[in-house]
Amino acid sequence: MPELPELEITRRGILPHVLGQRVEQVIIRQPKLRWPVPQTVKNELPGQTIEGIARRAKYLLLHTNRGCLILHLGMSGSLRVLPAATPAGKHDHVDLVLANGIYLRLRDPRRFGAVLWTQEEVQKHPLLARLGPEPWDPAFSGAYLYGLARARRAAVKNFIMDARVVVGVGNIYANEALFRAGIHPNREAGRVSHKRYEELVRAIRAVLEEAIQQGGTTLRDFTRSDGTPGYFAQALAIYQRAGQACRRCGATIRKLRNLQRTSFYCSRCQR
DNA sequence: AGTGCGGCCTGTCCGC
DNA sequence: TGCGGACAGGCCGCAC
Repeated sequence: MPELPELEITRRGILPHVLGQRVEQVIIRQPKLRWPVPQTVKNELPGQTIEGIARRAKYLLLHTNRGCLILHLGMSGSLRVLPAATPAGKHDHVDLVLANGIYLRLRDPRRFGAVLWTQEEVQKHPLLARLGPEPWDPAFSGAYLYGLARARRAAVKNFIMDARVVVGVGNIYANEALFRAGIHPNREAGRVSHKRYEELVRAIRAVLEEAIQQGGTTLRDFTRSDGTPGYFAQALAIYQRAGQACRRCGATIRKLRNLQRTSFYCSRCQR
C-alpha cells in the first residue's frame, strides 16, 4: 500500500539509476492496469532521455524532453531497479530498458496502478489538476484546514484523506496523525478547533517525515526499489493495533470503519 | 457542492 | 485439506 512516504522512497531509490538515462526500449508485458497502458508509451518514449523524476501526490512523474510519463502504484505497485533482463512474473506489467542496462520494472498484482503519457503540461493533466496542496506546502496550514472545514459534516479522517484537501495522506498515516494530534477519527471536520488543526498539520508532517526516514511502511507487499523492506511498521502507534494497549495511556485501542476503511483509535487519547 | 458508495483487482488469511 | 468469503485500500466516476 504505497502512500506518500513509500512513493518518496521509491522516487529517491530509482533516481540515481534513471536520471539522465536514455530509454532504449519499452516492454509492455501486461497492459491491464486501472487504464490500459497506452501504446503511445511504447512509441514515444524510446530515444528520449529522462531529465527528472518528480512526485506529485502519489504520482511519479518521469520527465523527458518530449513529454511526461505518469506512474501510479495504486495499492500494490512497485518499481524495481534490475541490473539486467530478468524473467518476468505474471504481475510484471512494464519494463523500461535504459541505456545503462538497467531494467526499471513496474509490478502491480492488484492492478490499481496506472501508466500514462502526456505531452501537455503535466500539472494540468485531469488527474493532477484538482489536487490539493502537498503536506509540506506552506499553503497547507492549520488556518487552511480550519477554513476549509467550515460547515463540513464529514468525519475529520475522511476530510484529511480527501486529495482535494491535502494529498498523500492515506489510511495508515491518517490514523497515525489523528492519534498524535489527539483527534477522534469520527469527529466532524467542522467541529475541530483552529488550534487542533494546527496540531494536526504538525502531526501529518511529522509522521510522514518519520516514515520516509524509516524507509516507508512495509506491511505486506511494499518493498523499496532495491527489494528491501521499510521499517516504519515497527513505529506505528495505532494502525492495526486494535485490542492492544495505547502506548500513551494504556487504554485498549479500538477500531471502527468509515468509508469502507478501518480506523484505529484510542478513546481516551482521542476526542 | 459536499458526501458516500460501487467497482476495479489479486493475494492472504480465517473459519468451517 | 479445500473452499468460500472477508479483507486489504487508492481513487475514479457516479448518484443523491
